[in-house]
Amino acid sequence: METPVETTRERLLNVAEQRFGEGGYEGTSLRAITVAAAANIAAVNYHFGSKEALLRAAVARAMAPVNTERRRRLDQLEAGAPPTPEALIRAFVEPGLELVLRRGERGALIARFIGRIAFDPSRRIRELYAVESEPIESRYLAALQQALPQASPDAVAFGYMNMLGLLALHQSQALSPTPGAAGPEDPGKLAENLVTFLVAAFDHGLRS
Amino acid sequence: METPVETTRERLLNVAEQRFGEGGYEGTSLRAITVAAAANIAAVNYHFGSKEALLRAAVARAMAPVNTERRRRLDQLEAGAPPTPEALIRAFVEPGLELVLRRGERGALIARFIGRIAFDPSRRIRELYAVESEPIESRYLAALQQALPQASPDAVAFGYMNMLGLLALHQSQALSPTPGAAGPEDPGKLAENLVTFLVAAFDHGLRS
DNA sequence: GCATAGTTCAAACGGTCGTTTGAACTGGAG
DNA sequence: CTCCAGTTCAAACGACCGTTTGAACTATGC
Repeated sequence: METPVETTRERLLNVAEQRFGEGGYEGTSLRAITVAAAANIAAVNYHFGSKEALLRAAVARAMAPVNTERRRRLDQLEAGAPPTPEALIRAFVEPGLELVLRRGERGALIARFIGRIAFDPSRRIRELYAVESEPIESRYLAALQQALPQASPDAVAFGYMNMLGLLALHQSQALSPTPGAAGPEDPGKLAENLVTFLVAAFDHGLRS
Repeated sequence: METPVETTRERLLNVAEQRFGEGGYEGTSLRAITVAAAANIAAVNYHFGSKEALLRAAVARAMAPVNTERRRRLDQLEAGAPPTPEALIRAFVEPGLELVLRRGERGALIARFIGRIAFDPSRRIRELYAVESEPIESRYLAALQQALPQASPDAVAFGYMNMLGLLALHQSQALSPTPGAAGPEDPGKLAENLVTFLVAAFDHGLRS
């Protein structure tokens, strides 16, 4: 088996998603990233063009498998009988938590990165996340509206935003009881708890 | 009536909570704050000691009325019959949204400031918020546990963290449909929707 | 008037930021 | 070997960062 040598570009992306996930965009310097990636500072601008372009590339790469899995699940659900709210919530939450948290240390880094960027203080950064998940969003909203015909469009959108927000907060581990002390917390259990929480809120907590 | 001249110290706090709420801690420079406050840069270190101390003072000032109102409501609830989950959720959410959003433009700035700091990328900044709300937290957890005897302590804590997170996201306006375009959105309605959403999740979505 | 404590000021401190430059190195094609 | 596109490198760019300094101003008590 061939040794999979990481290119400078890949190392930069790996370290970027780790550091940006820890300190946020403004709180992380290119020098800290390039040192950890054993790369020259100029490599960032050579391979990506700017700090923000590096972030954009890292967001796109981290979100790709999540979005692919969400699309796959939506396709599958749309092929059968009209899905329940629970099925739709699972199709949204589980790819964000399981698919990424089940991959050990590295998956947790990616999840935290995504969760942090989604609610970065800067709107421009948040929009980098938004454009990645926008194509999926309308499909979810439409499917949720069908599954919850008694809820108004505003109520469905409200529930969706809450789901998105709670998922991001759990991904970023900002809601963990004690940040590193309480142990890794079985990600499967977290996903189940979050789904149960959201299903109850969607089923009984959306105003008509 | 005497003209209420704002002191340099007050102007710094006012501008700080506005700018920190817009750009986050790392994304806001002391020079931007002092220019907007028509103060000298050295004034920050003279009145507060450092940038972080300025933030700490702004957090304490912004949280004070919210915490006071929460304490008042908790006292009131503990004086009567055992409160319902809904009463407790209202006692937590409404001071964070109404008390602050009902005060017009300025109140919205304060709410956004609190919401942003609560989930800042930097843990040290987040802890500035945590220490302010810590004394209240244990009282809420105990009362919620009493109101939801069938739920495990872990489940109650999980629900509480979700409530805190959703409130912060709505305070920071990060969940608003379109950030400034969709209009001010009646804060009273937002509070009602959020309470309904959370009550349903607490009543039907916490694992035993 | 004068001293004094409190406050503001312009200016500079050393350091770090993202970005750019131009030369040096690399490995395969001709 | 020569050439050349692709990549890496040390070094520097101007700008901005949080913080500090010491003098100047202000208002009050004597």
